[in-house]
Amino acid sequence: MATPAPAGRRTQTERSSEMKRRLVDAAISSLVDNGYARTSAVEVCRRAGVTRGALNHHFTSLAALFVEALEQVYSRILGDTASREELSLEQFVRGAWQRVAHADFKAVIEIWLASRNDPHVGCELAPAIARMSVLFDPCRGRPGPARPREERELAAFSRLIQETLIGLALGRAPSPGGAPVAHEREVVDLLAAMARERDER
Amino acid sequence: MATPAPAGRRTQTERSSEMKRRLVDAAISSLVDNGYARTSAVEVCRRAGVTRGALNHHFTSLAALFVEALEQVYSRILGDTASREELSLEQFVRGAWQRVAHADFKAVIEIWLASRNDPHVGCELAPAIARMSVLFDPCRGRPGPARPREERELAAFSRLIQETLIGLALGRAPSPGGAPVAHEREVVDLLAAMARERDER
DNA sequence: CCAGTTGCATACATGCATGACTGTATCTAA
DNA sequence: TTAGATACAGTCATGCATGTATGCAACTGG
Repeated sequence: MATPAPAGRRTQTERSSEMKRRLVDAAISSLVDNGYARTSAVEVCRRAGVTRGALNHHFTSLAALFVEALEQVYSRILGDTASREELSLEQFVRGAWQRVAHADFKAVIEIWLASRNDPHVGCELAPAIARMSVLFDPCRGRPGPARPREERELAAFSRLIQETLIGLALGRAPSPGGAPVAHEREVVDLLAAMARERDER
Repeated sequence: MATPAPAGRRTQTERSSEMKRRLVDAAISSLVDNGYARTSAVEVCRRAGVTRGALNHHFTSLAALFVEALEQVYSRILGDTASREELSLEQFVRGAWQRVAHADFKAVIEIWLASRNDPHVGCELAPAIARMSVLFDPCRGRPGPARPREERELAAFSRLIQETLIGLALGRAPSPGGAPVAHEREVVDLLAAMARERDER
């Protein structure tokens, strides 16, 4: 804690955190490129340029690494857009689409999908996956409507937005980084138009 | 071809077709119960009550079995609803939701998702997967609108319906056979209401 | 400077899925 | 009835992913 690492010599803490960072980054990129099924421990370590000993030392299992990878992805995605508050439903649609269209969002999708069928993995990852909902929360920084009837209708519409965007995200998952294609724009525009109608009421 | 199989003795064609049927059924049920990743050749054969020799004899690969399984699922799902023509957009929404909520639809989803990340499997299954779109074709038995502007808007709305239903289907995939839950009904009702608005225009 | 801890690489043992092959029972056609 | 084709069972060899154990190198506190 005293010596400031004289050129070539690094603190244990530095070595640890950088290795963890490399492993997390490798996990995310493999999830995005290869999907969950082809993201093995060896593949992650190959991308990180280390051996499985490193991963084994820092994480008790692949699932533990995925948990940190998810948190990292959340902060990356939210970091891009979370600063400005979304006041209207339309802005929420646009914002949520931006988050969903983010390249790294495929990592979330992959883990989510995989966890549904593997109860063991799903159990371990459930809390981290549940935090996915923060990407779809229409009430961030916005007070809810007063009357309960409107609230129910709003909830249904929010659900609809969420399901639609997830559908779009799946369609775009094969090429995560790509620019929005025509039909994606059309659907998002239509959804945004519907949101605007509700905003104006 | 002459002897009518005297009790206990079956023709080769009968043996073949029944074995194939058993394997296809086993594949579908494993896809629905276990998902793609845990649907191995041994698992399918275990469910079918045969050895891998049988599968190996009738299908060149697991992918070939999946192709037949997909066709079977399509006909099962369409068989339930294809008889009556959908004339309105609202009816299409209801019909498509019925198809998507079908328990066996999870088999389609699983294979579709798996094929996105595995180019090898995806290549082999691509034609069979592409036929999934017949479940989402709003124009079955219905002539398209005349004016191009409406047509584009209709296309976008159809896309939106499709993406939304896929999103819902994913959410329901963990328990494929279950009755529709509350939020599913709400979203579908909302979608149907939107469709009705367009129908009345 | 040096014990002791931490970080990481390497090697080994194991389990599971697959492809290919072989053997045997069942059916078909002449 | 019988030769040959078809249907299926069973075995072997292989590849890949994982968990565990061991050993060396880097860092730490005294």
